[in-house]
Amino acid sequence: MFRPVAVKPNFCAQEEEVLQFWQSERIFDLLREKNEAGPRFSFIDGPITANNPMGVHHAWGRTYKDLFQRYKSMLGYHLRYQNGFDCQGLWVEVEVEREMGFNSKRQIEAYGLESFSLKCRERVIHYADLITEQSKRLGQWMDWQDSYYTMTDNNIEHIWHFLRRCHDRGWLYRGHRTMPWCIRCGTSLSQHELVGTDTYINLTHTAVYLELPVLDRNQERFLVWTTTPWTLSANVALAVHPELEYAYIRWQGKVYILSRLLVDKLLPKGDLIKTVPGKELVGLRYQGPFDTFAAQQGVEHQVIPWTEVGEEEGTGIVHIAPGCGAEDFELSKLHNLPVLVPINDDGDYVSGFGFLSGMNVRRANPQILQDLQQKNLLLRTEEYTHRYPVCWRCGEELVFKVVDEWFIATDPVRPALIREAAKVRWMPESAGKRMEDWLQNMGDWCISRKRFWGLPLPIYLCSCGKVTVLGSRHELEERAVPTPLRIPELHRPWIDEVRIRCPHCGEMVERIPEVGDAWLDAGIVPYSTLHYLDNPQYWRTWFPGEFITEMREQIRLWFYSMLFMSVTLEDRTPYQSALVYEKLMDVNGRPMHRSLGNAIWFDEAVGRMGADAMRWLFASQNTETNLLFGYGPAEEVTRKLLVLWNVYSFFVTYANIDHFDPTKHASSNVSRPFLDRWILARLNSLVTIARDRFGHYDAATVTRECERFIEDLSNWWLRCNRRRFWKTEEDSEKVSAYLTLYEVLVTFIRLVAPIVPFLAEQIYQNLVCSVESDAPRSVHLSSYPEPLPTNLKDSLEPRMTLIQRVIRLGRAARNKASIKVRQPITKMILVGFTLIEQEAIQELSNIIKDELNLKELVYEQTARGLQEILLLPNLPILGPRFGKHLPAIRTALMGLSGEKALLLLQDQQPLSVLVEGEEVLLQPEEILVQRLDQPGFAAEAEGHILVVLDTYIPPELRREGLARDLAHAIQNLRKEAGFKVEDRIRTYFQASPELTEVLHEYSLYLKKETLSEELSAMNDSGRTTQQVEIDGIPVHFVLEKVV
RNA sequence: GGGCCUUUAGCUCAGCUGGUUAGAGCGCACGCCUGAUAAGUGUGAGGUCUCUGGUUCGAAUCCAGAAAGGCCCA
Repeated sequence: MFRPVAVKPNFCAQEEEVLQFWQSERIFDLLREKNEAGPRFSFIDGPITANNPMGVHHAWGRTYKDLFQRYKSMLGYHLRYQNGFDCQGLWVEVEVEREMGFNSKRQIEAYGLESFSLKCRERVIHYADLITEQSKRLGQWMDWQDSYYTMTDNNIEHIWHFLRRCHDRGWLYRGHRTMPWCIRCGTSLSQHELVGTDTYINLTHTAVYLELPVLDRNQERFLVWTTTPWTLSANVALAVHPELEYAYIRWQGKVYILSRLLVDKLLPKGDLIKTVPGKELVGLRYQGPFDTFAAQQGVEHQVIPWTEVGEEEGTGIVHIAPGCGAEDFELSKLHNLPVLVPINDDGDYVSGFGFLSGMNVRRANPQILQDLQQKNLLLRTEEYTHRYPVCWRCGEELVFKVVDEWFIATDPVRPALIREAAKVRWMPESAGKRMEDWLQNMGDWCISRKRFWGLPLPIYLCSCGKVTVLGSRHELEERAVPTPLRIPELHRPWIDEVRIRCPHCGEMVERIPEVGDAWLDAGIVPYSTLHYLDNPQYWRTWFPGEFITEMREQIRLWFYSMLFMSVTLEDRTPYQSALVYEKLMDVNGRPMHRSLGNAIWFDEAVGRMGADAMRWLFASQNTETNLLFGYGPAEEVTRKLLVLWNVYSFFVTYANIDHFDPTKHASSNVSRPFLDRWILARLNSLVTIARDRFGHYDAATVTRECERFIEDLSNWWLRCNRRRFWKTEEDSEKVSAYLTLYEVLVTFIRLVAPIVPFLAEQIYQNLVCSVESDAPRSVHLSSYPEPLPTNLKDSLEPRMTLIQRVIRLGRAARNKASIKVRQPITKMILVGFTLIEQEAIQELSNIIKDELNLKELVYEQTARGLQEILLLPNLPILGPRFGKHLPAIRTALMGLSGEKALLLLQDQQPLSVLVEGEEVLLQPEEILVQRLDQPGFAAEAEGHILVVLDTYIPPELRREGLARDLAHAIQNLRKEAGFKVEDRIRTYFQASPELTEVLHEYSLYLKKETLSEELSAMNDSGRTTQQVEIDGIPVHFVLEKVV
């Protein structure tokens, strides 16, 4: 006996039960033991940031990871199952700051680095544990005891090894870069922090027009515009567009130079002297706004070309301060300009800036304007509103600031990176192109961050100028002064206390305070987690990874950093296949965002839709397009899974009634009817497809094919075969039905087990484990279905497709003639079928007759007499050709035999017609063919196939149809009356003569169908009756339950 | 400015190496079934396959160009 199956399953509750089962039976452990000796499959897990609860977008990638690992494990592969957590970096710090109510680096320092680091670690551990639990709920099987954490000394040491290698090759250097900076928080922001929704707001600033005298040219002045007067103190150049026209304008005794197009707006009353292209201004020198400042000494202010200069605002001449702007800084590298950084971390002017020194930049504007006024450099000011970035923590306006950072030069490795990236199998291929584009264009890798909780860079910069990079903890211990080294972990602040002696000059040197870019942490994973340094043999066994998968942005992040580090260390790619998927959006295609209120949390989602439905949704998604995630789409998935469930539930219900035991029948001894052989052939094709597509990491195709199969199984095979399960005698037909359905279900759930591990397990336990004591304890311990050798001559699938097509056309014809399926029909005529097709159908014509409720199926070669073919002139073409003779053409066409003409036209032959005594040739495109059903027939065509329904219903068939209608009506009344399916009743009626006749004629049938012990005319006319209409004719019934 | 991708029915998307009258799900309209039943299911309407050229006997599909949108880099 199988366990009875809930008609309305609670998938979520069932999944929890399965989780319990897996845990208590140690199924995952058993799986690992089983495959221990199998071939290896090396999957490398991209670390998930252990900083917040898991989002549904994480669940997408984790579904792939689990799905393909489960598939491989069912093929017998031995896997590592190591999950990873990304533990360090700015985002952890930001969250901890938020948690603590801090909003600046200074508050962290006041709080104490040690406590702060411990808080960060605490947060990471907390969320790693939470994500672990959530992942388990998703059904992800990993060795959760052995997850890797990027904050471990092991990981750090491997990165140190890498950095040392870079340093030895001379790739490591100190350089500058501009950072968005918040002077209130005293901290830089990463580019990623500028992406959010509220980082740019409309702000009004005082914009100034200032005039800077051209050196050695009396009276000539550049007209310059800026919205950030505080940066003028660091001005070193002016930029013009080399191709734009600039005007010399005389006004009030001076000559102003500005963009030609802006003259009317800025100096409408001036006189135009001449215009020159911008390139003629390049190289001119001018007097800077604050030349007297000590910091400005030696700066030669000059005009440089820049094609980004616009004419929409300002003056067409742009003030350049490389220490205060990202673009300015880039230009300084191009034109070798000095970089002046006027303010410190808190926004106070540093020394060397005259009256500004010591003043905070927020209060400097009035003094700056006053000073410019006094020097006669200020033309005018205006209030200017624009989009300006602000700090997302505190709302303070951001400034751009040049800071010192550490870099790895990429040019030396670039060719090898491109070469190795080309060896990777990228899915989709465009991911590989993206990677190549990135590798061609990327700049040097900035690896330092001015933060606290992160990889400590093992860089020691001596005052003598020499740089020492330590390559291991061992080296640190050897060099540490004083020894021995006593620190709990390789993190700040502990590691900062360690000093070494400079190997060149002997001075004591401190570690630089910077920590590392978090992509170093993740990029080293193919080395650190595979024990490259401490167990080289193990590393060689599992390196390189065969498969990785992450979302697309990881191409230039994780995929890149792994490639970079691996090429540096071993000159080869660390992964062979990379599956890239797109972004997860809400159902309307908008990004999910906490502030938009459209975010869906994993816990909520999994609780409402269940893990299987979620996994199916992810697995069916085309990886190349964004996924629109929501409960609506999940509901659709659930309905599909429910169809499978219903088939399963149907099987269990009847198998239990009939005490069917699949182990009692040898599969090979059963003779199977066509439909059974067909569904098994379908299943076999599906197995072949699934193996092929899963093998190519293409889950979407497998999922789609599975949906088609469920459809065929439920809506075709089962619907056509239900009677075989109901009937009481146990013959070979019935045994074959049970056995076939059983085999199909058991194979199918093994096939979909990687996608829906819970549902598959649930069904497997009931269908397999309850009858086979020596079967594997879990569906996930069974092997993946294998295709059987197929008999191609059988061509079961094309034959069935043809039959399905005929039935579809027949239904359409019925619909067109408004004859419901309940009404039997004399015959349907199949026109134009080849002999092969006729043969293919012949054996199965009963299926067609049953489905369409036909008495007879006949074949005809032509549609003569069944369909009228009308030939009409194609007016837009024939109109110009024949003009007023057109009516004659029309008449001539009407006179032709449609059948014959059609054959000619189908062969693209011209048609000869006699018009007013002359023969005229009409080309096929000049004629329109219209098909009309003959009265008494309803036809539907598709391709060369035509089915024609004979719509004449003889009286005896009409009575049969009415009988079915009556049965239907009585069944409905039974239901309305609340009778049980097995209740016996007495039925009394009062009907028209025609219906009364039918009621008598089909009395036996009706009694049987409706479980009526009595069916007779009412003699007591006073009773309350229920009226129904049969084909528009009223009839009254009284139903009584037999007690 | 460079690169990648997308554009097919009201919505979400399939359409492999070019080949009958371009498909599915959802939604909509009208039905069917009532022994899987607060489920299931049929038919239909709806598309100049973004546009313009080209290659070809034949193009949603290949090539070139354009437009719109998205992402990455600068």
